[in-house]
Amino acid sequence: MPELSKAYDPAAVEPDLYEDWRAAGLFHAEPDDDGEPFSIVIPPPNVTGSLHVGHALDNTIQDAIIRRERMRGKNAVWVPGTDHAGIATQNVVEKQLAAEGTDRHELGREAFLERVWAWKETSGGHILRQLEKLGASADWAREVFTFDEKRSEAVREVFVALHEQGLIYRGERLINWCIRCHTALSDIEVEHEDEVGELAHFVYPLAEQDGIDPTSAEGLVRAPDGSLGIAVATTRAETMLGDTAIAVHPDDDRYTALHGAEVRHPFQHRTFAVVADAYVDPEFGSGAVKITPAHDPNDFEIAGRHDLDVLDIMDDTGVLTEVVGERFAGADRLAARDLVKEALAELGLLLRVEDHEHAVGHCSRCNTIIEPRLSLQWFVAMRELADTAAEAVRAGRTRFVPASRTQPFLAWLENLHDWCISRQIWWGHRIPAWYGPGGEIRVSREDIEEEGWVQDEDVLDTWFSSQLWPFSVFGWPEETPELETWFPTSTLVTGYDINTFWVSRMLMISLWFTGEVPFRVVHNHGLVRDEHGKKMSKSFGNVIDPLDLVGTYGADATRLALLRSSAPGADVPLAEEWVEGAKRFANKLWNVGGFALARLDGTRPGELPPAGDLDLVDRWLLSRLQSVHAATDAAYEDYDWATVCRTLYHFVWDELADWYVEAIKGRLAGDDPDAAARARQVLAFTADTVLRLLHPVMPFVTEALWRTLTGAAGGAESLMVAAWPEPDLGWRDEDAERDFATVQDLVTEVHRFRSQNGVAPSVRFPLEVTGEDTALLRDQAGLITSLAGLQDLAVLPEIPEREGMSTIRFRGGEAAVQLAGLIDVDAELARLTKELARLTAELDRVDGKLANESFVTRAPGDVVQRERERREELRADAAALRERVSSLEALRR
RNA sequence: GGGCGGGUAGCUCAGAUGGCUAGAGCGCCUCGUUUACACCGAGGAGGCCGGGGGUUCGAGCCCCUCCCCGCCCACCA
Repeated sequence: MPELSKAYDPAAVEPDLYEDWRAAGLFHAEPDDDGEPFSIVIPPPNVTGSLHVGHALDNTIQDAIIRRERMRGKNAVWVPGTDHAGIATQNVVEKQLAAEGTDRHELGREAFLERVWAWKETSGGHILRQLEKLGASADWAREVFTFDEKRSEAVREVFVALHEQGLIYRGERLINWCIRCHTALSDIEVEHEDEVGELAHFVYPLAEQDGIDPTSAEGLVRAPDGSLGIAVATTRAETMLGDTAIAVHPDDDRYTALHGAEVRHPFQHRTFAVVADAYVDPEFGSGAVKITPAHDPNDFEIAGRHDLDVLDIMDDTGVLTEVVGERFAGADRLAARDLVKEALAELGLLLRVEDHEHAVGHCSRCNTIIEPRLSLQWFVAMRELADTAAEAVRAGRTRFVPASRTQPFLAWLENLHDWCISRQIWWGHRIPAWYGPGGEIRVSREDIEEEGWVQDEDVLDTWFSSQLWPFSVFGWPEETPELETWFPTSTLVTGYDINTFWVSRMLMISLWFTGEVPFRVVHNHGLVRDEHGKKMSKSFGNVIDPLDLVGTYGADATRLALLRSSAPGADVPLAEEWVEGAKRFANKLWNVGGFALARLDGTRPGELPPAGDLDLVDRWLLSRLQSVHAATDAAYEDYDWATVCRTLYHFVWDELADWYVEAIKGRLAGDDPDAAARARQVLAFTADTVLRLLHPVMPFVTEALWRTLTGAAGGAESLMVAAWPEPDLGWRDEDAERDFATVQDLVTEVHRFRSQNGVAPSVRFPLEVTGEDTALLRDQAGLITSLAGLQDLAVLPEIPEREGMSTIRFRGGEAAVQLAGLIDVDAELARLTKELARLTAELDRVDGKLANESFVTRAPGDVVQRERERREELRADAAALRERVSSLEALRR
């Protein structure tokens, strides 16, 4: 018998087992392996990333799924890889360059890219190695990278094809510009935060002041300087330097007389007109809106409708250019905001500045305030793609788990704008467009190396390549056996936070190019938060490092803690103490295993004896095991990790350890070899099943125990590839469950009696018992005696009334104990009096209920019956209590 | 501004189709050296199930209403 150390020590077990699995090739799958294909592709973490709790949860779930499917005999593959993460990675290397006192422009494009690649080779992808510590059974031989050669080929194919289909176009549009990253961003790379800003009201004076009747239009205001004009408001005062119109609502009577009127720009030698456009909300502010076509998306659209001038006032670092005039040129946009207000005030045109709460867009990478800016970029037209994806989701070809994520997802698809895919950075897939000497544009699968042709400088949004992931990892556009076997993939596991960034685009592009959904199921788990539901962040100081957890408590405990908090549709709270609790469970399991292994005497899990030969407690355990097994399977199918964990946890701890193991100790040590052998068979069978069911959640401790239990040699003989058990509902036995519940209840009541009367467990005393089923009690007398720590149990048809005896009621009967010398009579009398009062109150309640005619006539029969039984029980309990009281009083005399 | 989750023990959460005495883990209190485990065992205290109204014999669960919290989406200056 191999020795198991006393307390479970994950560090002594986990690394060796992991290497053993790896060496045996158990992580690897081939397309022609046996079994129905099952595949998961990892949401590729940024190559710059290191493992945080979110990754730990996401990958633990994937690992649990893939391990279970592998055990179920599927040809299961989990493809790992990383994302080149354009801006994020470029930022990392740029920071290094800054520390060296240089920058990428000084280095030049080619040298810079070499530098990034070198960084990637030495420091990148570290996160995948960290996943191994968690026990991730990914097929490491299949590791891919969104920017490797094969994936780049897929990217180019998709770009060129979409361009040929007219779905990719180049155009001058208003885009989100990050002045720090010097690049365009897509809409979803902008994060909106509510901030208290300011709303500055000021007046554009009418160009022609003479002869204007101030009462000719209600919308006319007089500025502090006395001039007549139109009041407007803005949160970004500097943008007035690029205003080219004022818009009012067509039906707003206050302004009807002013349609077409010209106002004068106070700082520039130009005038512009008042236009009527239904976009304007007459209720807001003055009802007149200043229009800055080059720096506001709405204004840009209005400009299109009215053919307005578009005046770009800012360079790509957010500094105002000379077009705004000497006074403001060269100022940063935020500094210019104050300068403009000052200047307006000097001219007597500023009306007032008030606080104003509004949403401000920030760069999701560097948190800099985004500037809407007119720019020539590449776009993907999304409408048709989005409709195709929405249709597939509605048809159920891909389903969300939990289903509540479906509606928001579809709603998002409906309101999609075109996707700006070009980025003004260097690290990424370069746009396959070339510009000829005559200004011609060619988009091409092959590099164009003709004289005079230059390639577009920009690269693609990182998500452009990651959207291809579910098929690019398998070698698309080449028709590989992998693609044939494992695409579409089975389940995508991800937080709901990237449904828009990533899930939507995979769906769209996959349907467009392959006609298939990329995955059958999207399992959206929650986001990991601290124990009070607060987001983990460095500034709150509540970040938990999963690698620390693995180091301190082990991978199994870390996994269990994450999964048991992961209920469908809910975020995942996590505290370090909870991982400690999970570790205790691993230890419990280890110790039950240790107990079993020390006593199984070579018994291997196998056939069970016929039910008729088994003891009550055996049949009870097997019946419970089947229920637990079925419930566990159902919870796995529902991706309900909390229920999987809770079900197995309670079975192992409360039923297997606390009752079954205690119950069979006597048989194992006794002199009936057949009785001992039956207990060993049941124990071995149960342990085997539980270890299999628990393996996806806690792979290490289960594997270690299972090998010892079964004598498996490791390597290919591994729990990792053992068969997933099938429940055998033939073992369900309601009689056994009911009968054993009676035994449990009696034992528990005796424990309670001890505890309440200060009778130590070591004090043995004789007990007389009677009940509805005396045969059962007689049959289980030995077991009851040992579990309750009795001296002796006498099963009687009826308990004779004697002085000094106290009654213990339990479900199914009553027991009597001689109190003399056993307990403190006065304390017990006081307690019983209180108890009796409580019982009487409860009895009154039930009596009242049964006296209610409506209840008796309208409630279902079984409910009424139950209340009647309850009343009888309460009456009997009260009678027993009174008996005890009089016994005690007799004792005191 | 629009959607979606939530509010049950000190904390974090379970509580199918309304129906036994509302549960668990952690924390707290008492007791315990029962030969797998003190990373343990036994017992216990602690709940106007967010407020109000309604339906019903009966509501944590269904309906209405209000309050509070969290998240996502959004081009009102």
